[in-house]
Amino acid sequence: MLKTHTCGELRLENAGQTVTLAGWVNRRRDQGGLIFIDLRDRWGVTQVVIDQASNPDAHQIASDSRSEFVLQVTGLVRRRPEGTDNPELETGLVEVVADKISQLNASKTPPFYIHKEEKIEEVRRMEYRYLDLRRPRMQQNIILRHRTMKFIRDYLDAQRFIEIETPILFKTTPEGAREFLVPSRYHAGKFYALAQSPQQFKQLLMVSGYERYFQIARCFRDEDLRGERQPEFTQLDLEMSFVEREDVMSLIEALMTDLVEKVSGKQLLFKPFKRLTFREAMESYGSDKPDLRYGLEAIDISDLGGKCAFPVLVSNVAEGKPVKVMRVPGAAKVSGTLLRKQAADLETLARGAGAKGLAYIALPENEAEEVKGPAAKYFTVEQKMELIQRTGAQPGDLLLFISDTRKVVYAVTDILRRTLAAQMNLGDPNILAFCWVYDFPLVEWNEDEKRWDPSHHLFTAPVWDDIQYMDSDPGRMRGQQYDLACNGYEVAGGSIRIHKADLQERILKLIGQDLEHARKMFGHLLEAFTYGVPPHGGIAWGLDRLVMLFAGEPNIREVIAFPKTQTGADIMVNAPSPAAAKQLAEVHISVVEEDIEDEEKGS
RNA sequence: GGGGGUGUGGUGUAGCGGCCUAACAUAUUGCCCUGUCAAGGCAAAGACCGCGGGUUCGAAUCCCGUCAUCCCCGCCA
Repeated sequence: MLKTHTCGELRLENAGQTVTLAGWVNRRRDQGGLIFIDLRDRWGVTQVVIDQASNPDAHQIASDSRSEFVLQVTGLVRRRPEGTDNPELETGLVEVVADKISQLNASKTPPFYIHKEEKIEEVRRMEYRYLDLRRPRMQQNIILRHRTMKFIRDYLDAQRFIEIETPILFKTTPEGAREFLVPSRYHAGKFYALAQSPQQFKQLLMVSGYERYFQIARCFRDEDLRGERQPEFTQLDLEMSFVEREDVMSLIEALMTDLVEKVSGKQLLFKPFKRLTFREAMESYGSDKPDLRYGLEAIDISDLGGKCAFPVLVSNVAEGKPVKVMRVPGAAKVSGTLLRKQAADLETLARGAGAKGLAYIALPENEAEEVKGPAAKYFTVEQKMELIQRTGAQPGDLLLFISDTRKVVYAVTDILRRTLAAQMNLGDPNILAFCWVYDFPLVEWNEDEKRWDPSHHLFTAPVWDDIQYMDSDPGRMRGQQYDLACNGYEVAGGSIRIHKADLQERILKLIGQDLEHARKMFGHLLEAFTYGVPPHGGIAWGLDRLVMLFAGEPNIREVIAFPKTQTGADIMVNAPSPAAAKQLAEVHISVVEEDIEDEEKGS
C-alpha cells in the first residue's frame, strides 16, 4: 500500500507516529518558506506542513504542486502548535510534518472546484463526471447508496432471501413502457428488448420453488425522462411465496424502518407507517402518492355546499359533484392586495388543472373583523362557523373551495398542495413520511381505447372477494396491490399475483387481450402456471428515488454515478453514437437516411 | 408530442438597445511572504456574450430559427 493511514483518521493519539498518506491536493497555502497542503482522500482531509529550512527538497515539490495533484507524503504526526487547531476538520488537532513528498501524478487545472460547494451547470458536471464524483457531496451520496444496498442485502439474507440474477436481454411485451430494442445478429429481423423489470422471471422463480427471491436489478424504460426518472434505473425487486398482502407489507415495513433508522439519518414521521386506501388518498390529497409531511387536506363539505347560497356550489352538488375546502394556515396574514394576487395565482394554477375557478374565504387575524373573500357572502354566519369548526381554521387562515368532477377535484387538490407546500416551505427534508396506499381499483376504463386497462399490471390479483364483479362491474374490483409513498414520491409498489392460469386468462380477456395473442406473449407463464404455482406476491422499490430522499437531493441523477441527460444522452462518453455500417449489417439493420442527425450540428 | 426556464472569460454571476473598448467574485500564471486553513499582498493573462439569420444608424440586450441543458404536462402496465 502506498499509504499507512487515510486522510481522515489521524487524531491526537497518533501524535509521534511516522505515517504515510496519499491523496489529492485539496488546497495549498504557500507562505514562502512554509507551505501548508490539505491532502484529501475520500475519508477526509489532513493538513501537511512543509518547512523550507528543515526540508528544502520536500518544499520544492510542495511548491510545484497544484490543486488535484496526487501526492504521497511521509512524515511525523504532531499536535498542532498552540492556537492553530482547526475545529472544522476532524483531523484538525494534528498535522503531518512532511519528511518526504512524492508527486505520484500531476493534474491539469480542473474545470470546476472539487473542494468547494458551488452550483455548476449540470452539463459541465456530466462532461467531467469523474471529477464531479470526486467532490465530497457526490462521494457521500455514492457511499450512502452503497450502504443502502449493503444493508438491504444483509437484511434480506438474514431473512432467508436469495439474490438471483435474471436476464437483461428479454423480449418485447405488448403492455407497459416503451422498450429499448436490441437487434439480434443470429436471428435476422428479430429483436430482444431490455427488461423493463424482472417481473415475469421473478414469478417464474416462485414456480421454481425459491420462495424468497430478491435482486438489486437494473431496469430499462425508453420513456421521456424527469428528475426522478432515468432510462436505466435500479430496483430492489423482491418476491415471496405462500404469502398474503399483509406478509409482504410487514416485511417491507420492518426492513424500511430499520434501513431509515440505521442508514439514512432521517426521521420517520409514522411508525408504524400510515395506511390509506386509494380512495382515501385521492379524496384527502388528490394523489396516490401524497406528501404527508404537512396537512392541507381537502375536506368534503358537499352538504354545506348544497345548502349555501353560492350558485356554482349548489348546482355542482345537485349534479353529484363534490365540494371540498382546503385550509391554508396563515395564508391570509397579508395585505388585501397581496392576498388577492396570491389567490389569483392559485386560481390560475387550479384552472390549469381543469377547474373553472377557485373561490376562497380569508379569516381575519383580528377576530372582530369580517371574513373576506369572494365566497364569504354566500355563507350564513352559522355556515361559516361550521366551516371553521370542521376545518379547524384559525384567525389568519385561508380557506380554498374546490368543486368540480372528482377527477378535477383530485388534480386541483394535488397541484394546490404541492405548490402551497413548496411556497410555504412545509416539507421538512429531514422527515420521511412513509405511507402505504392500497385497495387500488384492479382495472381502469380507458376511454380512448374503449377497454379496461390494468391499473398496476396484468399479473395483479384481484381482492379474492371481488372476483365476483369480474363480469358485471369490473371497475368495482380492487386489486391486491400496495404502493409505498414517501414525501410525495412513489418509492415502492407491488402486489399479490395471480397464481392460477384460468384466472390469469380471465384477466387477459377482460383487458382486451386477444387470447391467442396473449398466449403467444405470455404462453410460457400460462404454461408454467399449470405446474403447481404457489400463491405469491412481491414488491419493487425504486432504489434511486429512495436514496435520493435519504440524501436529501432534488433528483436521482445526484445519486447515480453516471446518469444520463433528459434526452437519454451520456455527455461524457458521447452516447448514443452512430454505428459503423459493418456493425449495422451484422445485425441486419439499415438506417433511414433522413433520420440521421447532422453530426456537424451544435458545438 | 406540448408548455416554460437557462446559455456571457476555466467556474459562478452582473449587464437586458448607445455610458460595453463587456463588470464583479473566484480560479489560473508570475513575484513577495515561516502558522495558514475561504490564507494575505502586488501584478498579469483570460470572453468573437451557445450557433445561424433578421430588425435597427447601433444588438450580449429585441425578433425568428436552431442546438444543448433543466423543470413541468402527456407518457412511465
